[in-house]
Amino acid sequence: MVRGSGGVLGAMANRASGAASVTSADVARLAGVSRATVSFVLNDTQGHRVSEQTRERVRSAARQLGYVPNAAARSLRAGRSNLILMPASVSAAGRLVSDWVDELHSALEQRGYVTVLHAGRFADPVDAARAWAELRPAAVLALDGDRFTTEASGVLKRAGVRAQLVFASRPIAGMYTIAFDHAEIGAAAAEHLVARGRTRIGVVMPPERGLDTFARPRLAGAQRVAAQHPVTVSPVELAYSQEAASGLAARWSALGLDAVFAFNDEYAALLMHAFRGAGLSVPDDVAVVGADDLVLAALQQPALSSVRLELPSAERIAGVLDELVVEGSADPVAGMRAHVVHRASS
Amino acid sequence: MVRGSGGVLGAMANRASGAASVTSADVARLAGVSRATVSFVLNDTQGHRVSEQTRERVRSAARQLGYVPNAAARSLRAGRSNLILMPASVSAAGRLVSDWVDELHSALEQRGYVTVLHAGRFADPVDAARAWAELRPAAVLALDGDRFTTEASGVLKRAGVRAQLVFASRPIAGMYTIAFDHAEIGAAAAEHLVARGRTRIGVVMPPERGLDTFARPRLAGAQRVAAQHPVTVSPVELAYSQEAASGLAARWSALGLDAVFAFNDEYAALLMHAFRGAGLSVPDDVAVVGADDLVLAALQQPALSSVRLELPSAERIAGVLDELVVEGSADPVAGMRAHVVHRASS
DNA sequence: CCAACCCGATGACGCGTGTAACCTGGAACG
DNA sequence: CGTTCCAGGTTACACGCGTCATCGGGTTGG
Repeated sequence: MVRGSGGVLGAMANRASGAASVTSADVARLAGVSRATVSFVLNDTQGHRVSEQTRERVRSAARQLGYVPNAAARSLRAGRSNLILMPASVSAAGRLVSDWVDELHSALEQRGYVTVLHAGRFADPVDAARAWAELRPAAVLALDGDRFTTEASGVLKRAGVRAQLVFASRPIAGMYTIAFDHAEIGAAAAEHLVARGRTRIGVVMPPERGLDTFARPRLAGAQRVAAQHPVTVSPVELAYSQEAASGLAARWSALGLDAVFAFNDEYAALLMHAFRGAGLSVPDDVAVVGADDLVLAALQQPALSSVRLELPSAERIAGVLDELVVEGSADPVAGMRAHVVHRASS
Repeated sequence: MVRGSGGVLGAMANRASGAASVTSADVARLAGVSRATVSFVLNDTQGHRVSEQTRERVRSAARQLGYVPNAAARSLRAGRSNLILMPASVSAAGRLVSDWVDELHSALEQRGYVTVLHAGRFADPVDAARAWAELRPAAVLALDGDRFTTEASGVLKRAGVRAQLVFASRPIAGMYTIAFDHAEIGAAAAEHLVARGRTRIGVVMPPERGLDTFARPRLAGAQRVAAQHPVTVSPVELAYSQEAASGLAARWSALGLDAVFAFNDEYAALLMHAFRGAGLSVPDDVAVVGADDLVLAALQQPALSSVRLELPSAERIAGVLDELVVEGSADPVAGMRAHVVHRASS
């Protein structure tokens, strides 16, 4: 039962013959004034007198032609852009973060910035920085700041990028850094499991592209906690598919683990389902902890314990970014906090 | 148990005194050649002889200064940009679509384009088009094309945007349209439920910002099917929270429905959990169908039937986009298909 | 010995803006 | 009447880049 014609609605040439862009010179010509006057009127430039009658002629001409200023030319002339670049993959970070990013977009828009996501895949951070630098953004805001280097920062700075704000586990020279240590997430999960009496903890490591940036420090955080207690922490690879999950569940008992931190809630849900299929009981045979505390977590059976992240408010971050761009520096901001929401799975 | 210092790692002024951007003139000066030569070397311009020795001097100077070309100046001069703009909210569309978007990013990058996501919130499509037009992208690609108008398209065209590709349920004048009718999703779900013998179908309508664009046509598609059979279809509001879900489940029997199309898999999972809490049996008391066919769907108990979307390959779309930009027109492309993956919940 | 040619490199222009500096005609003022 | 002043404009320039037209000078050909 396949619905949808799969058909084609329309394919048409949409390039007019002389489809050149409308410029302010066109507006000036139509309004019968100079280009400078057009600029003064449309930008409401202070300190320049233009009669109301002329203003209206200009505005009407602009409307009639559908004039929109060229951001490239404007930034070129101004020497700075109002672009804020967020290098980020859309989906990798999970729903919690994407919602936060949406909020940030709105907050920055209100301050006159145009936020832009760019999800290039670069092995070398310096290559990445070069690609971003070409756009000459006013600021760069990176969520996975731990992939950054001082050299990459230098590339951006030399390209005239005025502010660099990264979320990272350690300060990076030349960048305004906000504490966002994924190790804390792993540590919170591990501490919780230790407090619940578990001693042999597995930590899920997803092999999916881009996730190791988050997974490795989470493992390290758990290991740091393990070093202070008589418990073991070991990495366990798990791809996001049912086959991988049931495979892992089948050989679970051989691993000799009594708890698992499952990277995030989605992997946790996947794994709990596989455990059930393999006849393992949660939390009796194995305790499970997720992360992100999505709605999904509370829906699991048993309900899933999860590490909840408290991100700084998007509004606050937008303010900092603005201050960095305008003044060159900004007050410190409290970073991320992580704590476990305890439910039946652990 | 709160982990994370919430502390501050570093806040520093990162603006050097004369932090102007490095230009090709700087490179020329250092290499002891003209700016034209720098351009020829760095762009490998054909038809111009430059001695290998000079080439190396230029490249070395560029490397030493950390020179990165200014994309704005380049597009200004070239009269066209290599920017492809995707107006899209990051999270709204769900994981299936975000993964697809990531693929598309890569495919376009290989063709030399820089893809950029812009998630502005505009009530008026013409305002939105104006904001996008300022960036003078080579192309605009919109997933929720049904919000578009011919007038908005005109704004973009007058700004010199060479290609406009939208996914929409109906052709839009001036745009290359690919069939992506959310009505087909609702219709597929409804047909499936009718075939399974259900007669009183509810359709979940999420009140969340931005989702009504998808929800309304899905409802309409279901209603279209209902008109051809002795069944009823009625909208049911459900916010994405446990409270809303259990509230709905509590008054479910009063609604007199024997099936529900739950907008997508996440809403379906939420609702199934609430049904269970209210003592309702799935599928005996009520059949449930989701959409997107995420991994999540198969994990539900009972396993969730789901409408699977087959999107055109990202690679193919990238090809079409390139052709539209370069040639002004492109061959038609088959649109989205939808079919139900049947599992235990229906 | 001059013309023809090619190699290697440069000067100058314009893309679309914003703005500092300048211009003009009329009114106010001494 | 000469000067000053102001409202209401305009002219000219620079931002960083790609590229067309040009040029000096060495080699080759007639």
